[in-house]
Amino acid sequence: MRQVVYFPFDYATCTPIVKSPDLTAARQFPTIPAEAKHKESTYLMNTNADLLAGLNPAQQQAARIVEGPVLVLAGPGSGKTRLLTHRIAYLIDPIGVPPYNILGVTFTNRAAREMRERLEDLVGAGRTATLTLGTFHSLCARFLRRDIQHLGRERDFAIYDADDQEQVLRRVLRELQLDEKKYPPRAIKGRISEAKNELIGVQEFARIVRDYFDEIVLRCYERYQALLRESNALDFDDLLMETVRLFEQHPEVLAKYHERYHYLLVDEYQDTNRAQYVLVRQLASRHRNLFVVGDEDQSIFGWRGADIRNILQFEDDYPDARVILLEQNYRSTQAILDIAQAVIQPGGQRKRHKQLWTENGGGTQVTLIEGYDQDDEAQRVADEIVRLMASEGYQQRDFAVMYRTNAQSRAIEEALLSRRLPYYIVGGTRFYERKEVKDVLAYLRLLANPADSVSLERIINTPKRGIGTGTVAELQRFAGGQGVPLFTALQQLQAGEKSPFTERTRTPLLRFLELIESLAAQSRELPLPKLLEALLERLAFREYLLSSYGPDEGDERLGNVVELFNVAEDYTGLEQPLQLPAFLEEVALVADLDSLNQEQASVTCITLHQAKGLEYPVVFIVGLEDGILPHSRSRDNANQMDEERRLLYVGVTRARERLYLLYAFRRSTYGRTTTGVPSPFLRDIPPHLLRKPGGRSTSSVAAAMAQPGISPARPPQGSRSSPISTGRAARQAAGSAASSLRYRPGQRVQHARYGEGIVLSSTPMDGDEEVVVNFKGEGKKHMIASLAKLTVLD
DNA sequence: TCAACTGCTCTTTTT
DNA sequence: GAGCAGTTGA
Repeated sequence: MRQVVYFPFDYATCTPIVKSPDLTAARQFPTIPAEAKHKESTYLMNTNADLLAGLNPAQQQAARIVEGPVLVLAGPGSGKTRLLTHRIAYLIDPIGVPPYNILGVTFTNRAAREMRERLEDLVGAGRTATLTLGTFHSLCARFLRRDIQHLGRERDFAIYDADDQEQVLRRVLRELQLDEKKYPPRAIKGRISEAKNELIGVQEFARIVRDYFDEIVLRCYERYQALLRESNALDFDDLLMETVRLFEQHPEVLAKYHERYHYLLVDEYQDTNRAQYVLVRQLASRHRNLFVVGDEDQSIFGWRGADIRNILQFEDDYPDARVILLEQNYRSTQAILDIAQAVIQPGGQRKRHKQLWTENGGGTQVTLIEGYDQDDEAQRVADEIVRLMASEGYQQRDFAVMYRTNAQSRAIEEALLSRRLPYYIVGGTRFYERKEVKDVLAYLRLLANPADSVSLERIINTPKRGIGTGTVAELQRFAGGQGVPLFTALQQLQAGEKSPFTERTRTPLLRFLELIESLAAQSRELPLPKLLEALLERLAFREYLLSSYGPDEGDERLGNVVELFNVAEDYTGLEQPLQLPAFLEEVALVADLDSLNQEQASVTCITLHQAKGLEYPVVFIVGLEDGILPHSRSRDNANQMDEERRLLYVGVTRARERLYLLYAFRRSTYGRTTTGVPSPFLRDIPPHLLRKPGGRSTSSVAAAMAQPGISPARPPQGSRSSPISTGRAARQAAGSAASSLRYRPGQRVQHARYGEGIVLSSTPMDGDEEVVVNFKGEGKKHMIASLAKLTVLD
């Protein structure tokens, strides 16, 4: 009987799709009883004890404030999300805010999802109203879908991600005859993005040009915007900037949202940038029921425009704001909080020094470990996980390994694999960024929006159909000359207009056009999964992948594409014409597939940035070296150094019970090996707060490997082959010990994907080994020993 | 046009 | 060490 509103929206009517049999009940929800509102204008006395029962007095006080601006400054682990969730429940329930009147903004889609789930549990049957919950970007996309025509644009715009943006900029550079080497598209993109985050459009940018590079950027920016418009596309930053513009230029549109949303809640307010700040101001301007929660000590997104002043100056912007401090920490032990304080204390830019405290007791001392190199460091982590599981009863899901850069995950992965610990990597090479996935999506995007020239260019010769780079360049000139999208140019070609193409190049172009047109016709009729199926069939995509990448990799890539079906299935509940656009929007804005791939019983590997807002019983932070954390690019900028410090603080405060800090004596970053210097942040921690494992206190394996402490570590002795798996041992041996083969014909082996098989042959190859295995039901596979994760069964 | 080859750069962090 | 743009030869 519960009623909960999920994404996606129905774009035509802009109403949420309620996955519940009974929408009427939600719609007829009572409005705020007038007398209740006037009796007590800010606090409502008749609280529902159940709804606020889980909160402490300070949280309860915050949750109950019904009107006016509220700033909650909350330390880590103080129950921010909990507070937000209970407050929403409270607004919905005892006060009886009617449907559609609450707008909650979170920082990630994951946070929104989690909050929705918690709300489901919290609010009982028949009492649930609807609310809108999402990230700034997803909300803006929704607003724009509805009203962007006021800005003279089409509704079915595409959303361009970083990759697409760079493609557009490449084309711009080519057109302007600028050297890509001298003006890297990334850098230009960064500058444009920076400007957009501060709501600086092309016109305004012209006025703030500060150097020669900006001059170039200005020229690119102008052309870039024109191309986006021609392609009927918006980039991420446009979503925010255009929404602000829409509200500014069309107060009647904004008024509509004022009507709809009486209560605005923003999580992680310290991470808002200028555009988001203005957006919040616009949306809250009428009712002023703005409730923001944040922690300046956890501001870690300055590099993408987050402006810490938004939170520091909240009271200036809203002089009547109530400010509530949440300092009690419910998450961590005192031992962990001591470390957190030590790390954050020396940082600058802090207005209020929150004093974290907990009733959780002392807890286990935080451990500092030096590994010999990144592999040893990772192995220590894996060993410790195994030890804690055996001796302390932890489960795999209790552990998280956190690092500064995604690249560091690799060593961790290998170590976990060698211990047969299931893990999952958050982010990393994102699913939607894989080439084969992007290719398929490009087709779908083109079907939804034929003006999308970036997508067209991406797939015009994928799979190969005889349209080379020369022809594509010619097509671009042809289209560019008339200022039309590539697709339109193709149509003109078909209509027989005179063009620079020879018969030989013209034929494949027209065949491509016919392909797209016939698929487009199907896209208007078929439900999404069927469309996907037809598309793959028509392209012979399976055969294409298998022939381009071989049976192993081809199969894996095909698996990724098949994964898309799972996502597509979710949209079959929508009316047919909405399925494709809704799907594409989710793909663009919900960058992760966590919910799909996350295995419950797995160790989590995650960047420090992504870890914000999460918590784990046991946390390992690896790579605490100067140049990694803090990152070398931040070294000469005090603000950035502060941000790195806060990043570590965020990581430390994710831990509930146990925390491990690790660094490596040497580390190789793409080829070159360098000696690691422990992070300067470690020096800020009083030594007595840290335990350095000696002798028996760590796992026997780790203890045998290297001496603890700061003394120069010794390289691991010999190969550390575990009886469980040969994967890692194989790789180690490949580097050091020579030649003797690790697999013999007749051996039974296990592979993650193919299952069980018999080794047919094994031959040495470049210090590695090529193994041929016959898998049951899968047949013969050739694999490279160090890459194929093979486990010997007997 | 395309496959094979070579030499170069690249890594923060995310919606 | 990898992925990619640019070059070469078929």
